[in-house]
Amino acid sequence: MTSEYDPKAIEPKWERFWAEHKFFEVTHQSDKPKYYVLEMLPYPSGALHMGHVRNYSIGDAVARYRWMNGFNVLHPIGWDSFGLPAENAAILHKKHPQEWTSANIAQMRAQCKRFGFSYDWTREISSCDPAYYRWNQWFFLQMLKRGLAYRKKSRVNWCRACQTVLANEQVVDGCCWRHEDTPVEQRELPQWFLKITAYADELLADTAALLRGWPERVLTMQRNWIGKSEGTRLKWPVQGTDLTIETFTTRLDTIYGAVALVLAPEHPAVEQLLHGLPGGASIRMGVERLRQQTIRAQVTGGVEKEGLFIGRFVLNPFSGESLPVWVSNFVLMEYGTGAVMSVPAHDQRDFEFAKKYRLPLKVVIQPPDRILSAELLRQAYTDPGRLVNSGPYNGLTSEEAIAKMTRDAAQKGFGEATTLFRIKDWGISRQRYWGTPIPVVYCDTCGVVPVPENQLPVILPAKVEITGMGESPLAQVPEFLHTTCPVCAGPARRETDTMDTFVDSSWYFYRYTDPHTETSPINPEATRYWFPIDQYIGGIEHAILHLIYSRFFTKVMRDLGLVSFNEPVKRLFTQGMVIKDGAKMSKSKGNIVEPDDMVERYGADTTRLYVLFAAPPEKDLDWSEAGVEGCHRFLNRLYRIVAKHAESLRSVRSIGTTRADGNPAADIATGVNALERQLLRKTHQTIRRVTHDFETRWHMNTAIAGIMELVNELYAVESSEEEISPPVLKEVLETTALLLSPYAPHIAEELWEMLGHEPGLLRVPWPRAQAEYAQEEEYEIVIQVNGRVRGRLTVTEDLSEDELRERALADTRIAELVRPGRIAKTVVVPKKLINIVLAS
RNA sequence: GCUGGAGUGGCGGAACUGGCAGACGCGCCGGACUCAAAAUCCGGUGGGGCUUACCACCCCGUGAGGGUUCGACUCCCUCCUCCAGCACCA
Repeated sequence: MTSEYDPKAIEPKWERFWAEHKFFEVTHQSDKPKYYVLEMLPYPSGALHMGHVRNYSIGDAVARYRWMNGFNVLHPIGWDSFGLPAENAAILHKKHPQEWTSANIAQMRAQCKRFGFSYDWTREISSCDPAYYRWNQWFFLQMLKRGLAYRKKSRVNWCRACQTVLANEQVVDGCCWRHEDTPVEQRELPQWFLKITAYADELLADTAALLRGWPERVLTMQRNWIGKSEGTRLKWPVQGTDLTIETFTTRLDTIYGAVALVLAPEHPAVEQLLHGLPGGASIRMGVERLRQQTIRAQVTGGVEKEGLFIGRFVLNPFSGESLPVWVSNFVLMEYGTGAVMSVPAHDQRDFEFAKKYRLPLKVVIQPPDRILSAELLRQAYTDPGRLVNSGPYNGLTSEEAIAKMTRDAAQKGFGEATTLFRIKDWGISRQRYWGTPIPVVYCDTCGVVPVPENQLPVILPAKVEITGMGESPLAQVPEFLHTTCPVCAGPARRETDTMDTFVDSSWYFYRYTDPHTETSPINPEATRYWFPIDQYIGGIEHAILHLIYSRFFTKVMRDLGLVSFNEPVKRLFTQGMVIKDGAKMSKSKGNIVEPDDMVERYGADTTRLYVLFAAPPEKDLDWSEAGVEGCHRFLNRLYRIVAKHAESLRSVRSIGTTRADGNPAADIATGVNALERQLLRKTHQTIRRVTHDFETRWHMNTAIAGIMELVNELYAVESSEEEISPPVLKEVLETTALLLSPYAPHIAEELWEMLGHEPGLLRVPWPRAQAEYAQEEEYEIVIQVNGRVRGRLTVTEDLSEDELRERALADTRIAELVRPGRIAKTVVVPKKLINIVLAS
């Protein structure tokens, strides 16, 4: 044993120890309460970055804390190993994606082990493993059987840089989520979709009902994303034709104020409406121009509202009034029916449109507190009110009118109540190689034929040329492409698209409960034991995509009879980003701090401690090298003081006040002196503080600050020249090691051993704070006069208000300020302060 | 524009339920140790004033302004700034 802290020697030693003793391996056959803590599946991009380290350090602290509190802890890790970067790397380095991916996984696995994260490595999974992705295919087939997977030709988002289709969720500000400067284009392609909309209502409802342990902001984002709105679908007959146009509105009460019907430029009815109309050709050109604008607007966001009248009229089904039909770039084909009624007096967009094109304004809703007139309106009145100028509905409130008018419309057959969602079905087809093959074949005779389950997995062929251009590389592999039809045995072609990798990560956490099951995607018994996930930890960037897809998958699995609950994740924690020099760490900004460098220079414990200490985990963390050194100094300081006493304390038995099964007879009043009492008090207070933090809000920065205070106290005692009895000193030192162990496990294990204990802290019970020891013996009472601090008072017990006032007035300064008889009242906060309020 | 979050020393941050603003760490200043330096240990460190005096005492101070309260970083109102998400959703 040296007296200098040497993480390079200590850390690998304990990592070997943990591995040799299978410390992190668990089974579901256990009498202990279970705890499933999960960090988000990483993409094996090459090496861990600080965001990973932060994520895993938080999760590891929680896992270790639960272990020490007697839980059977499932803490797994794996790899989200399909995806585009592997193909790009393949093109760049002329290396097979598999090779590149495997090398990255090997490196990142070694890094995780070097950080001492408590993963059960026997459960490691990798989504590019056929043993894993066969179940993606299996899920797809189940969904296909139930109509939850379907194929349709659709306008899709296409990224020129990725050469593939993007889900709506992958479009950020009109650009690709990966290529922020590449505008997304629209193309028509046949695509496979998963019917997430079938669960839209339930996904929405459960955000309120079942996700109490989720951050409010994530729930809000999901609710907005699902975007439910209840309204009415209406049919408008087109004059002079037998066509009708459908609109959707949430404000049926305003329909007597409609002055026009406005269509999206892409609306399929436009062509029919123009048919045989004089001047149709020039209108057609105008519409085409608007259509181009709409596409551009989706890319750049926001253009001026523009429109044109296309020479047709519709009849308002309620009033029978004839209204002009317009086409405008502000109406979206993707939402609702692609057509809206325009009510300028009561909708701001319609108001602006009407002002520009001099359409009339008709006020049909009056607010409770004033009278609106069309001439004086400066903006639309969009709140509810009472109906006017609305025929038989005059006098009704908006709410009453919507109900009654919807009923009437349904009765007369020109409308019905409709619930609309913003969320779209999930397009999962990708024209890429490195993903799960979609298990269907196309037969000229039989059409689209699912691959039979007993032929799974459809293996991704190893030999393939990846150019990054054109259609899926799989189409260039004849051995893969050409197959026989499972139904008629005739020649058939395989689907050459692969699945969105978000499919892989939608259910991976089930696989961890038994990754070796071969007959089913999940082991029901193990799933029953481990689920739900008690704590999920990851970045806010997955608030919508991954977390909503995962919830969808669980609901599908429930309906397949695989699980018996509705939501997979009980509590979710979203960590902040790691920032340096004011920006997120990234290669392009050149502000990356490599975890390996930090381990090399300071050790894993210092790095872990720093990422937890520098900021509360949910907030962004500003990287500071000086801060890392501070943490390193702290560990050194702790190591030194333990090393100094270790030899003499090895065979000493600690006083036992922190052990639940310890020595309760240790007498605080007589057995220990004042200094020892003070030290024990700080120790118990620190246990209480750290424990409370783990149980509530995870502000690990302050918990660690508490441990630092305890160590500072030890040093203060050290320099006081007074003797601390060995059993007390030992208890304080070993408690410090235990409290630190979730954050900095290697050094904690080393200190524990130096103090003469059997190693293996995960098996040591978490220390227990006892109120009698944590209790302060005296209190400093703040004396305020009119709310300002004017003095202090030290008391040893809870005094009554009168006694306290008397003691306060005994202070000469206070007596000076407080003339007799001027006291209006006194306010007392027990054990804290007294405020003497003077009459003015 | 809407929704959510934030704004506190030179810096990261603390103050949990309305009760001493600035814990802990960094940085800085001073001292000890040393031939010297590093490391380490000890002390100081929001701003201003008063004072022979860092014994004390007084004033100001948590983005700005107002309010509630004996008392406000904390609650309420108005506004400003920053971050994130959504954004012509009918």
